[in-house]
Formats: sequence, structure tokens, C-alpha cells
Amino acid sequence: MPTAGKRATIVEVARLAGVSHQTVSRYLRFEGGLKPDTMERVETAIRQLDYRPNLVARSMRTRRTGRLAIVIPAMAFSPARMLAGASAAAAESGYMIEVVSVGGIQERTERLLELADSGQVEGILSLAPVLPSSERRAAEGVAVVVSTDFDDSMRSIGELADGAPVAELMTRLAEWGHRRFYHVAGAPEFASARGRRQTYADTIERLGLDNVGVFDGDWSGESGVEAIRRLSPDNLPTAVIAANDVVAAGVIRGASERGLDVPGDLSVTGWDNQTIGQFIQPSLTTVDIDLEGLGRRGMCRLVAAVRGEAAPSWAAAMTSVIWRESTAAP
Amino acid sequence: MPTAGKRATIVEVARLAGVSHQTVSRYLRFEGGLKPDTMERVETAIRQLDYRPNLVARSMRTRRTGRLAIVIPAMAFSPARMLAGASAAAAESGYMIEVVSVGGIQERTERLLELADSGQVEGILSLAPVLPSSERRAAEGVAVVVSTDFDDSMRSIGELADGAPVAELMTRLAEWGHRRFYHVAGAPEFASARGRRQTYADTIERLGLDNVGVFDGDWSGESGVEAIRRLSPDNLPTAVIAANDVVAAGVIRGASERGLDVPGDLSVTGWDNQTIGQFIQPSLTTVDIDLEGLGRRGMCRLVAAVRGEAAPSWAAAMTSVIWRESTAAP
DNA sequence: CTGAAAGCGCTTACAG
DNA sequence: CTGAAAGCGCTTACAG
Repeated sequence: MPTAGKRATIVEVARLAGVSHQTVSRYLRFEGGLKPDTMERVETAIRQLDYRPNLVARSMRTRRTGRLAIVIPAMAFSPARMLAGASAAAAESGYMIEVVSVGGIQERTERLLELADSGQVEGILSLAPVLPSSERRAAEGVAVVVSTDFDDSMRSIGELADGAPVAELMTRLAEWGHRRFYHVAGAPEFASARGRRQTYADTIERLGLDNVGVFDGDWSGESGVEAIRRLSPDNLPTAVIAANDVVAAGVIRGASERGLDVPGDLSVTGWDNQTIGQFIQPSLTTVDIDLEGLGRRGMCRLVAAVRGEAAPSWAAAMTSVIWRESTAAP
Repeated sequence: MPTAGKRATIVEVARLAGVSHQTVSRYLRFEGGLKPDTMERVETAIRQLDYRPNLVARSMRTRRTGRLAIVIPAMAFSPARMLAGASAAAAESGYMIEVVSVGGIQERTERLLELADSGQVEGILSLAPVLPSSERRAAEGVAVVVSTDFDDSMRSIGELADGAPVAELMTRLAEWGHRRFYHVAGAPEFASARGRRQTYADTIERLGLDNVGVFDGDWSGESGVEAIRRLSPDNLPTAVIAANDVVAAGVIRGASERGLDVPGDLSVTGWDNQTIGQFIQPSLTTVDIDLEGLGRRGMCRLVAAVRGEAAPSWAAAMTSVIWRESTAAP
């Protein structure tokens, strides 16, 4: 009953119009070259029966589905903005997208192969890594593009894990006269956390700055608060590089517990550019990530692959620093 | 080439195993009752050819696809959390979901009907309204559930637009001794903004409080700042009900511009329970919305409809007030 | 326990 | 300009 459906088929349309189902098919595919009279009879029949083609049957014959899949891991990291970008790019190229969320690289790889062979999609964009065994398949039928921006748990890797903006933040702060830095790191399982931490260390070295320490945080606001509590009173930094905006908010809270003013006594930087960060006090200096652009970029690569075109390339950076009130000269 | 694919079919598996394709089909559907020897031959052949069933062909025959669609409007409101809930509920019931994002009620309705008739899905959950004309179809083949929680642009309506938590906030504040209230409303196109505004007015009336005014905001942090700037110095409120967390952050910023302490001089409440709100200073009293639960609820209704079961019902409220530092006795 | 036949709703050559 | 035939890869009765 739920799957019954007495939809009219091409044959019934043909019968009503007094033509062969052939002709109806031709009409549907807009092949042209139909006698105006035939055309009209078919049109009328279609309207009368409220006919709509069965896309499954069509797909079976044409081996084309007009759909692309995006495989993402179980939503650790909210992929909404990336999906928005990918979805827009797909639509512009005439494709619908389908989102499949699977946790675990093993399961994800299996699901991807299954999907690839199912004949249900023409291409697959995976925002998380899959096992190398799946690559072997890529050439066979459907195009598969695997993003190098996220690891198995949707943690940033590759360009996104690049800590470069940390160097940009620290360089500017050093130019303003900051010498004593402190870093509240994100959870170490994350390549992005490691990247920022590494860049922090490198930049300390390169610019000859003082490293007050690195706090082993976990992306939480609590870790930001705690990081400041742990600081010895006779060894305070003047600038804190926090792993993200929430941590930065925690750092500012911790600073105020200790009577430290931000940015008077302490400059604090975040990461993610959350909307609210612009209004909290002090407003947060942060790093913006172009997630929509990321989704769009992956999708454009996929569409190119499906069509057998050359992979497009991008010049634009995906991150940019936004300076606000939480940073100032010491 | 991209859509070629030389995947083995059931027939080739049968040939290699020395059985009829029938038997292979039976094996695949786990019908049982196969001779161990036959079973093993089929198994080997499948492994050898790396056979995987063509789901399009299967769907065509069975008229079942094992997929459910979620139709959402172009992403005004990030539906990630709802999708996570819906996706989890679907997976628990053995369905895959597919997300289709379409803006505009007219286009969305058309796409929904198309999808319904395409034979590509067994059910459709629309998180945004569709034209009544589509209801006529619901009974025919695929189940269609239309959420009553959002309007055409993914704005909250129904239970979600209910301003009840505003009454809860105001009642408690009044118990604490607050008398002079101010409301920074969200954009009036939103039923939720209107609901909160209405409840604000009703509660002022019911509890006999003083209404300092209602500022026509637009959900932005800027509108929160501006709302406080506009206040006459000899008519200041002691409590501000802001339309959401970002607005509340703006209100607090505006208050501090005028030398008002929160919560010392002014209590401020938000809405949405953004993570960062717990760490900013003062931490934000807010209203939490169970978006995952909302997605789950819709999906459970859909699955029940697909299976011809009775629609489940829920008792739990979707919103709850969280008290934090931004509110205190006057 | 297994096979031969028919058909799901379309499109793709091939005739005429 | 239009139709008769075949087939996409599977499953569903029906035999045996």
C-alpha cells in the first residue's frame, strides 16, 4: 500500500493519445520532429493522466541518474555550511545531491563502494577519507572525489589544518610589541590542533619570542578558563592564541577571574569567526574559514570528474584573519 | 565513460557458478533453502567477480528503494542539527536519507511531487510547507509528512514559534523583583519573533509589569546594540528579553557602552543556547531548542506513515530555559 | 531445492 | 515522422 502507486505509465499515455509509447518517449525527451498534431495529443494525454516519468526506470535504461552523493562521517563537525556550498555548485551544474552520513572509515568505504555500484549516483564526493582499496574502483563507473580537507572524524587536515594564520596573528602581535605568548591548544587528535600548535612553536622560534607555555586543551570553553587559572602570577603572557572562539571566550572569562583585562593586560585570539564573536566584549579577533567555498570546491572537482573534464584549480585561500577588540598593543 | 561501468550482473554470476540467475537472486535475498554446495558456488562466483547488485534494477522490480527524502528550503536556517536527528532516526529504522534543498514554496512543491512520483523514494519529510495541492498525492504511493514547525523560509512556526518560554523567563524575573521590562524583537516576518513579542506583551499585561518598550530588531547583534542606545536615560528597564543569543550579546555590548552593568543594572536573556554563550561574560541566560529531537520526531512520523503504522506522539517539550549569569535580582 | 518465463517502465537502435 | 522489437538487471509467481 505505501509503495503501491497507480501512476500512469508511458504506455497508458500512448494509448490515450492514440500513438505508440515510443512517440511519447520521444516527446518526453524533447527530440523534436513530431507532428504538431501528435505533439498536442500527447501533451493532452499527459496532462489528463497527470503523468510523470518513473525515474528509476529511466535510470535503468540510460545508466544516468543525475544525482551525486556526498559521503560525510557522522556529524562530529557540523557540515551545514559546506553542504550549502556543495549543493549550490551541484545545482548550478544540473545535479541533485544526496547526503549519506556514515561514521568509521571501514563502514564508509563499504557504503561508498556500494553506492558507486548501485547505479544510483553518477559521482561521489567524500568529505572524509576512505580506504585506499576503494580507489581501484574510481575509474570503473562513477567518479569518486575524496576531499583531503578532513580526516576520518571530520577533523580538518590538509590546507585547513595548516596553522599559517597563527603565524599571521603572532607576527602582527609581535609587531605591536607582544613578547610573551601562551597557547591553548585544541584536542591533540585533531591535525588542525596539532598544526596550530606546531605553527605556534615555529613562530616563537622564528621571531625569537618568549613561550610562556602551551596548555593541552580540548576545544572546550572550560579548557580556556582552566588554561588561565594554571598560569603562574609571575609568568603571565601578554598574548594568548586560543584554539577556537569558544576556547577564546573561556580564556577571556579566566582572565577576568584573575583580574586581567582583555585586551589591556592580555590579547586573545580565537578561530572560526562565529557570528556572536563580533558582539561579545571584547569582540573576538579570529580566523574565518570559508566552509561554503570548501564544499563548492570539492563539488566542482566532482562535476569535472563526472564529465571527464580537467580538474579545476583554486588560488584563493580558505582562511583569513579578522582583527577585532580582543587584541591590542601590550 | 563516466557512466560506463562493467560491473558483473546476476547472469554472469550464475554462469560462473553453473546455476540459473534465479538461484543467485535467491541467494542474494537470503531466501534460504539452498543446497550448501550451490550456496558455496554462488558465494565464490560473487566474490570472484566482485559482484554487487544494481539497486536501480532492484528498485524497479520491487518498487521499494529504501530511501527517504527530506525536503528543506534553501538554507536560511542551518538545519544541520535537525538533519542529524532525522538521519539517526531513519538509520535506526533501516532507511537512508537524501536531502533535497529547494527555495520557494512553488518550486518545492513541484520538486516534492516529482520526487514522489519518481519512484526514487518511499517517503518524503518536508521541513517546510508545500502547497495544499500536493496533499492530494500523499495517499497515492509515497508517504509525505510535512512539518508544521517551519514556514516557507525555514522560520519557526507552530510549537517552535510559541513564545511560552518568554513567559517563563519574565515570571521568574518578576519574582526576583523586576518590574521594568524591555523587549528587542526579531524580524517581524518570523512567526517566532511575533510569538515572542506577543507573549512578552501578554505577560506584561498579566503580571501587571511596566513595559519600557519593544524595539523592532532583526535578529542581528547590531539591533541589540541599537536597542539599548535608543533608551531614554530616565526610563531604563531592569530586564531585557532579547530575541536570540546574538541579539543578547549586542544588548550587553550596548549596555556597557552606556555604563550599565549586566546583570547588576540590567538582566538580559537570549534564545538558542549557543555553546559560546556559556563562556562569554556574563554567561547568557537562554532558551535551548531541541533541534535534533525535532528532526527525529518528523522522521519517526514519516517512517510510521511509510509502514502504515499509527503516528507516534510526543509529550516532551522542545524548549527549555537555562539560567545563567546574565540574569539576577535587580 | 532449482529453473524457464514474464515483466517492472523506460530508451535505444533499427525499420519503414 | 512514427512504430515493432529488444533489452537495461533484477524479482516474482509458477512449475517441476
